[in-house]
Amino acid sequence: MERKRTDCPALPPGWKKEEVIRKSGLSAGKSDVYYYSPSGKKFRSKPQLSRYLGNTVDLGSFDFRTGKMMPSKMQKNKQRLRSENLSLSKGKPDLNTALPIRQTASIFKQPVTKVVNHPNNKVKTDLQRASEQPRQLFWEKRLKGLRSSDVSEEVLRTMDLPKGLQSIGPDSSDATLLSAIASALHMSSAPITGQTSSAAEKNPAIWLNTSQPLCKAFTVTDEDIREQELKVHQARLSLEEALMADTLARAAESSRDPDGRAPCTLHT
DNA sequence: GTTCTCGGCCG
DNA sequence: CGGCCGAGAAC
Repeated sequence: MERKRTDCPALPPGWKKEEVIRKSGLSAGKSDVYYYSPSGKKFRSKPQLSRYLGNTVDLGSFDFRTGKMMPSKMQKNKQRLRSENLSLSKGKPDLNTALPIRQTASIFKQPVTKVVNHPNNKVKTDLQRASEQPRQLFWEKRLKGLRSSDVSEEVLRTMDLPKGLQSIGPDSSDATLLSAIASALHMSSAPITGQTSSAAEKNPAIWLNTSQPLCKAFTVTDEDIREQELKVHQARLSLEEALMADTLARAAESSRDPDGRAPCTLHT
């Protein structure tokens, strides 16, 4: 039979693709496509494949039937259902919500040439840099379209950025800039200054400092700080108010309904 | 038990 | 119409 497994260049080394023609029944003539991992595990759909590969390969433009990357298929970011995310939470990380990683760094074993030394080389002494992970230049682009939402899946109002912040690079929307800065603050304990080299504005593809978000260098003024302090103060007041209201509500509830159940809790 | 195969649902 | 997966058939 037509049972040959062919190499699939769009996937990491060792992955095979197989196409089986249906030979009877109402759907005779139709074909099914399967993939085999290097270890021999069979995969019969794209969701199954991406569940297994997790973040190691970006299957966004991968066409399961042909086995090729189809750049035209730049599909919109589908908003996943919360229930799906919950069921994913104890498996591989969710493709859409995990922060982007370098796509070319495959976890799969591949032959490499190790160069231990070269007469003309100076040994790098900058250990700080050596311990950093490589990053894609404009990886923040992949944050586009991600939104925070509350338990009822209402999209939360986004934050307003101060006037002084201007983005750099191929995507200059405020939403992406906000995500980029938030991620920078989240992932690094170093100060976030923006791109300090003015060359980065002219040609970010060359001069970008990848440890800083895609925005022009900015300065934080005393007024910015005062404004922020005010916001924090107000947030604390409303939190205090909410906690007080909650305490009162619970007190009223338990006096009226002594056998009331404990509220549901999430287990992870 | 596992693997193969086609039906059929659903988007 | 095609992707995806359930489930019966085959082994």
